[in-house]
This record gives sequence, structure tokens and C-alpha cells, in this order.
Amino acid sequence: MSDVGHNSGSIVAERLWSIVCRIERLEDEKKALSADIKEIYQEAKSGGFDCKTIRALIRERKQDPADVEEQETLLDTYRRALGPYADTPLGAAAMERVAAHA
Amino acid sequence: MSDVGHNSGSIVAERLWSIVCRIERLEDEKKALSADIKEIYQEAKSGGFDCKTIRALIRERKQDPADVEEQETLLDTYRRALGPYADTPLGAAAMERVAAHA
Amino acid sequence: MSDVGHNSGSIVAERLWSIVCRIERLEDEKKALSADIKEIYQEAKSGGFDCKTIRALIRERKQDPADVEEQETLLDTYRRALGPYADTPLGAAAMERVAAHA
Amino acid sequence: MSDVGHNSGSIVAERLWSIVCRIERLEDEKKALSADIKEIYQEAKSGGFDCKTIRALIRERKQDPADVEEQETLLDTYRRALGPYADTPLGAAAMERVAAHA
DNA sequence: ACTGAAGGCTGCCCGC
DNA sequence: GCGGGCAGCCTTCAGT
Repeated sequence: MSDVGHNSGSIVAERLWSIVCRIERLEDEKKALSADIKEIYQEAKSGGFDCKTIRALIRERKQDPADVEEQETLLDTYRRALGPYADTPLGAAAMERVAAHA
Repeated sequence: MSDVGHNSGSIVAERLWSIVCRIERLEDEKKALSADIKEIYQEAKSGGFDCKTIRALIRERKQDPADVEEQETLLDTYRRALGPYADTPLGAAAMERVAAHA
Repeated sequence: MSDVGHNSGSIVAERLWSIVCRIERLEDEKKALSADIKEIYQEAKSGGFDCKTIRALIRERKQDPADVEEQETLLDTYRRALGPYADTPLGAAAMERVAAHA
Repeated sequence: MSDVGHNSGSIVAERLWSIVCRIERLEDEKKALSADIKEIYQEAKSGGFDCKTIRALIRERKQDPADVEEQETLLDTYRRALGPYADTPLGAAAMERVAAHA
């Protein structure tokens, strides 16, 4: 073990400290932001808005700008297949793919 | 500490053991069920189905038989208000309630 | 409904928009911070640290040392109480009773 | 596309239904077990036990004791390294491994 | 004060 | 082997 090695513990400790410190700092900032958000919800509530609905709205907006439709289409196929269960109106064609796989 | 107290520890310990044991047993059963479910998903996958979509389908069916509509109505009001943001097509009337509250 | 009332919908909508907008902004910032934290953990991992342990360390530092000790003490009490049951034949027999009952 | 193919949609639909149905059944059973567990925790609480501690106990029992000890040891190493931060009393040696990795 | 829900964190499993 | 996605657990917070 070299002299450098002898001191490397300190160096490593310092790096560990740096890591922990930075993470804790960032987590504090996150916590502060959460508090701010909470405050806004309270303000909304005071203004007569329904917070639960606002949460739903924001949740929706978060996933809207995505490819929801593609997933929705496939889900619809499955839904139709399940609906009357033994019935396959126009989902049959789409289901052929699955049958072909078998 | 009386003799009764001396023995009560055992009694309490037995009760604690009973509690822990029963919980662990139930958790094992839960785990077994999870394994079964997983197996079915694999079977589905082998059959050419899309597991993610099946999950979505099941999730939907779980919350469908509820009062989704009531919540949806209010959400729609808020959604319309936000749409063009400053616009209040027919959500204005619904929004009066909020205004009155202010 | 007055003229003021006629416009109040817009005003309310604007307030709603303000609320939603600010919340989404704050949530974006939170998300960014989460990404930063994740990055630091990756750096830690690259440096040969065990991330799981670092997480444990940070979790521990977040709590009051007194609480930690108290919790640990109680856990030890329960652990000791359970020990004789789980590890002895007598305990095993008692275990059967409960198992049969379940 | 054969006649069989013509009907395969129904067949596939039936298989899908089977999958969904079985999964939902199993999930219901899981839910029931969760309710049972919750009930036991309530019973524990009524009996004067601390549920949080019981949960910790069960969590601990789920793991290999060796792993628990190893994790605790590593945590201690990190803790000592961080304590006076720049100080590495006897954690230095343990930290060498990390240094070697860098 | 307690219960029920919402969000965040953790461990697991799959695909790359 | 690793990073992402997903389900479960824990914690916190609003509501009662």
C-alpha cells in the first residue's frame, strides 16, 4: 500500500461526502418545490376550485402530448373482443394477427 | 414486576409470534398468486397478445363500474376553461359558482 | 347574471390557468432535480460506491438520531420476543397450532 | 384465410377472455389476502403492538441474515467515513477497495 | 385522531 | 449486465 493509498481513504471519504452533500441539497430543493406546489393547491382550494379535479387535469395533460392514441387503438381491439366476449365485430381482422401467431 | 408480569411476557410474545406468523403466511399466499398471474401473462404473450395492453384493459375494467362520469364532468368543465385558456365557451356558467365563492 | 358575471368566467379561467401553469412548472423543476440526483448516484456507482448503502445513509441522516435509536430498541425487543418461538421446537409446535387454525 | 381462420377471431377472443378472467380472479384473491393482512395489523395495534415495528421485523425476516449483516457493515463504513467527514479512522482500509476501483 | 388516498421510493423483471 | 418499466410498500396529507 503506497503513501497515496494511505491517504486515499480521505480522498474517497471526501468524494463520498461530496456525493451525499449534493444529493441532500437537491432533495431539499425538491422538498421546497413540493411545499410550493402544496401552497398553490391551497390557494386553489381557497378560490373555490376542486383540488382533486385539478390534479386529474394535470395528470391528463402530462400524458396527453404522447402517443396515447396508438395504445388506445389496440386497447379498443381487445375491449371489443371482450365486450360480448364471443363476438368479434370488426376486431376479428385485427385478431387474425394473433391467430396467425399461434 | 410480579410473577404474572414475569409470565405475561411469554403470553405477549406468543401473541406477537401468532401475528407475525399469520401475516407471513398470507404474504406467501399473495406471492404465490402473483406468480400465477405472472404465468398467465406469459401464456398470453406466447399466444401473441400484448401484455401491456391486457394490463391496461384490466386496469380499466377495475375502475369502470364506478362513478367515473361524475368526476369526468367536473374535469371537463376545467378542461374547457383551460383549452384556449382565456376562453369560456359554455363552461362560463359552470364557472360562476367558483366566481361566487371568491 | 351581471356583465361582470358574464366576464367572471374568463377571470376564473385565467386563475385556473395560472394555477395549473405554475404547478406544472414546479413539477418540471422537481423532475429536473430528480434527474440530477439520479445522475449523482450514477457518478457514485462509477466511483465504486454502493448506491443502495448511500441511500440508506441519507435516509438515516434525515431522521432524528433519537428516533432511530428508539425504533431500533423496540425492534430489538420484538426480535428477542420472537426469537425463542421461531427457533425452538416448542415454538414450532405452537406454530403448527396457529397454522392449523389459519 | 381458411374457414378455421374465419372463426379464429372468436377463438382468440375466447382465449383473451380466459386470460383476463383468470387474472382478475387471482387479483381478487390477492386483494382479499391484503384485507386479511390489514385486519391482523389492526388486531396487533389493538393489542398494543407497534405495527411499524412489526412491519420492520417481517421485512428483516424476509432477508438472508448474512445479507443484513453485510449491508449493515458497509453502512457503518460509510457512516464512519462521513462522520468527521475528512476522518477515516479504521474505515480507511475498507475504503481502499473503493480507491482501487477508481 | 384516524382513515383513505396520492406521490415517491424500492425492488423485480424484462428487454437490450 | 444494465437500464427502463412496473408493481408493491411506505409516507404524507387532506378529509372527517
